[in-house]
Amino acid sequence: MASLDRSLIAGLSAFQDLTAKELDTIIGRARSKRIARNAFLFEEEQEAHSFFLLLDGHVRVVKSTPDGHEVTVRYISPGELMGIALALGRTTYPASAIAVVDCVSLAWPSHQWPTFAEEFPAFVANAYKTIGSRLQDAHSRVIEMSTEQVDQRVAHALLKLVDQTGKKTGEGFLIDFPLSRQNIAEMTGTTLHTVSRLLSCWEGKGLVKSGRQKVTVLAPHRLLELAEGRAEKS
Amino acid sequence: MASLDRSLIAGLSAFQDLTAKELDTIIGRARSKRIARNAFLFEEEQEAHSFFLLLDGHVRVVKSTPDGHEVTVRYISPGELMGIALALGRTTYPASAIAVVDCVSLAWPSHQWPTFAEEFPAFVANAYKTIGSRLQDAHSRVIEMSTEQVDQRVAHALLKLVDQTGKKTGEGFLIDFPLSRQNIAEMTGTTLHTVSRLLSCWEGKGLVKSGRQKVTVLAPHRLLELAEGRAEKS
DNA sequence: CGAATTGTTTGCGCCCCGACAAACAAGCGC
DNA sequence: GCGCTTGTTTGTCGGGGCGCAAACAATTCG
Repeated sequence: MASLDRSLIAGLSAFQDLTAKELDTIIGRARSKRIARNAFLFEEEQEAHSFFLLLDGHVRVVKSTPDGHEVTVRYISPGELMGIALALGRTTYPASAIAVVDCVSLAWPSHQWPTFAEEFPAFVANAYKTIGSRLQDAHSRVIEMSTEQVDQRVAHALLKLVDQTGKKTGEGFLIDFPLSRQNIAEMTGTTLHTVSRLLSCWEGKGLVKSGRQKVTVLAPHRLLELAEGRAEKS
Repeated sequence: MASLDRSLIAGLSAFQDLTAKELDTIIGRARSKRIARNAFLFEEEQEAHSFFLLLDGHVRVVKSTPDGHEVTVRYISPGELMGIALALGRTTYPASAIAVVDCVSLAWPSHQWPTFAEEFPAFVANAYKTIGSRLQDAHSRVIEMSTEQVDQRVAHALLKLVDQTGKKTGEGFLIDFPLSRQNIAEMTGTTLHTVSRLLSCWEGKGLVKSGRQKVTVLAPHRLLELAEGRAEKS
């Protein structure tokens, strides 16, 4: 395997405030890994052997309920940390991570976490900042689920994805990984049927354009109005 | 004001692994404060001037939506930290905290947080453990909201409160602070009307007993069956 | 002690949205 | 190319639960 270069991780928020030398050390201890589409990076309840940084691709994080429902917790984009269960004081992963496209990630053995904490306090500080912002995300989700209708939640979810990974095209903003109606349903607590109906309706109004596992948002502003309940019910 | 004694905080999980001397130092920098019922400890979006430890009473943490809905994020019991916004890298409080009964709390000025981090690494480590467990709570909430019916969510909410602050009485487990139908509705994303109907129904079946701002769970086991969807629909 | 405030109960109607079902379309492997 | 799998669309039906409204009960306060 070609040796890894610190340029891979320099500039990422997870490695803010670290010196070049520290970056070299950190990346020297990483293994790089390719993950095929639809493969698991790690699974819920498994021993948390490693923590990860996504270099390329997109990862879906899901939790399963005893009765077979799957709920998508979040999508991970390149540059984000994953599987930092141990920072939460856990020894097992709280959720599963699935590659939605072919991915590349870095992985460090979990037993290095305490060492990292001593040697690179800035790194763990950043990791905690990540956890903090995910806590806030989770609270927003709870509030959305508590107070909004399905159409608003779906609109919010699409806008979030556009923000995170939207790719400007001639027509609008393409969410540039395979995203099915079922996936959207699992993000918003509804069924694929309802999502399908909503997208069809919105396509009719020129808000979005969607195909098989593909969604393009044409009019983010109007979708935002809808998400915030400021839209006319026509 | 009488000086504070470390016995107030020794033994709390937030101060695990700290020496008696460290506890003395920490408590020496705290202000103690009484908060009257229904008063705010802090408010959403305000400058986060202090962080708190609840010594006595119960606190409700709520977030408000632009359109006037209130969502209860969690109830705080004695011994828990509150308002640790800065640990999340925030400078303002993400939510409001209201005393549901007369309360006593300790408060430290936020600007001492960095000092604490240096002097008492065990303390911040514990604080992060708290945040981690709240992240998991929040994710459970999201999953409940996504997959469960209203009756299951209300059942879960009651059971959680019983776990947290249930007081064994002759009949069952009393949630020992004022808790209205509206409060329960704000925890579970429904309306006070629906909660009222549910409690009436459950009272008829002998599962709970409830009065004005008062709920006693008589049969936790049967309520748990209901919460997990294993109950007969009679 | 009466009036005002706050919390609870209950009825009714409607609508969002989930359940079920069936047909269709697109990609994938052989 | 042909079947098989996977994803999407659309219809119908029914019910859970919310909005609205009104009456009632418990507390508080003057």
